[in-house]
Amino acid sequence: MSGEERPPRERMVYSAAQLVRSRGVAATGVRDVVAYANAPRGSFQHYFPGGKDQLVGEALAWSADFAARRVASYGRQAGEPSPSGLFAHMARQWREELTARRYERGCPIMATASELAGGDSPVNEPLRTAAARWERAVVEELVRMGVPAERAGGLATVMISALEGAIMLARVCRDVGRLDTVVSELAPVLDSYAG
Amino acid sequence: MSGEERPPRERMVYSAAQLVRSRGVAATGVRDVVAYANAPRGSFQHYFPGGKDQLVGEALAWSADFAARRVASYGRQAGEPSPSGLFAHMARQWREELTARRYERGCPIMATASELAGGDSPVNEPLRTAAARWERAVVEELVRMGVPAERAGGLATVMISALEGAIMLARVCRDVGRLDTVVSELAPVLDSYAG
DNA sequence: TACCCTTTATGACAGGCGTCATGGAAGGCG
DNA sequence: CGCCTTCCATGACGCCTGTCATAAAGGGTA
Repeated sequence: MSGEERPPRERMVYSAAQLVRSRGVAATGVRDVVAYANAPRGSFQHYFPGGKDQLVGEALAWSADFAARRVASYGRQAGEPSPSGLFAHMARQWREELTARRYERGCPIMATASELAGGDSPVNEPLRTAAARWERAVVEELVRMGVPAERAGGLATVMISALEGAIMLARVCRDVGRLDTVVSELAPVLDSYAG
Repeated sequence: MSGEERPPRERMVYSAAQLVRSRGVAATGVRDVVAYANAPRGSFQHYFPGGKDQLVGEALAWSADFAARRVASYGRQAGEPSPSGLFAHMARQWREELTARRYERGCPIMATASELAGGDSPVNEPLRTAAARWERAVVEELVRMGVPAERAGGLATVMISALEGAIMLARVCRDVGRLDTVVSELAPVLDSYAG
C-alpha cells in the first residue's frame, strides 16, 4: 500500500503471522516465511537468533497488538457503544476477512494453541501473553462504556470464546452465517450487564 | 481396562485422535501413532491405504461419534433437562479432562481445523462431517427437551462455539475457570428459548 | 499336505525440516 | 586509508517425514 515497504525484519514477523494462522505452526517452515516476506534468507538467523520459536512468539505479539487496536477502534467510531455492538464489530471484521480470503486464514492464537498449548514449548508464554492482551483490550473497552469492572471480565471471556469458536465453525463449514448466529444469540446477555 | 484389548486398527484410530488433539496434525507422525498404539508398523499401510489423510479422517469420525454419545448421555441422566444443563454437562466433562490431563489435550476438530480448514485437504470433508455430527447431536438433544426446532440450531451453534473457545482459553491460560465463566454467563440465554 | 489370503516385518527412498558455519558486501567512523 | 558493525549469501549438516517395495509369517480351508 505505502510507497516504501517495511524493513525485512518486520515483514518476516507479519508473514509468519499470516502463514501460521492459515496452516498452523508446524506446517509453516522458516523458509516459507522468508520467501513469503521476500526477505533475504540469511537475515532470518540474524534477526531471530532464537530461531523459529522467537519468530512465532513475535508473530503472536504482533497479532495481539493488531487485535487490541481493532477492539479499541470501536470506541472511536461507535455512536452509542454497547457490549453487543462491540461484539458485532469484532465479528463483522472476521466475517469480511473470511469471505474476502475464502476462509483461508483463521486466528493465530487458536492455531498456536492447538499445537503447542498442551506441552511446554517456549512459545507458550508469548501465547498466553497474546491472549491476555486481547482479553484486556476487550475488558478496557467494556469498562469504558460503563460496564462494571467485576462484570467485564466474564463478558470478555464469553465474547472471545464464542468468537473463536464461531470462526472455527465458519471455516470448517465454509459458512460465515455462524458468526451472525452467535452475534444475534449473544446480544441479549451482553447488554444485560445492569441486571 | 478390559481383559482383551482392541484390534490394532482401532487402536491406531484412537491413538491418532489423541495425538492430534494434543499436538496437532502436522506434528503427529504416523510412526508416532503406530508406536503410541503399540501396533505393528507394517499394519498401518495395510489398514490405511489412503495414508495419513485416511487415518486422520477416521480419527475425526471416531471423535465426533464419541462427542455425540457424550451429548446424548445427558438426556438419560438428567432429572430436569435444560439447555443450560446440557451445556454445563458438556463443559464439566472438558473441565475434568483438562485438569486430569493437565491441559495436554484439546479438541481434535479445532486442531485439524486450524491447520487444514484453510486449504483444500482431503481431510476437509471428514472434518466438516465431524463438526456436523456433533452439532446435530446437540440439536437433537435440545429438541428432545422441548426447544423449538428453528431455535435449536442457533443455540447449538452458540454452545459449541463458546465451548470450543473456552477450551482454547483454558489451555492457553491454564485455567479451567474460563469454562465455568462461560457456563454461568451463558445460562440465561440458553434457557430463554421460550421468549 | 498344499494353497491362499490376511496380516506383519523390514529396509529404503526422496524430500523437507531447523539449524549452523563460514564468508562476503555495505556503510558509518576514526 | 583502515576498521568494525550490521546485514545478507550460500552451502551443508543431521534428523525426521510420508510413502513405497519386497518379503515373510499366520491361520484357516481344501
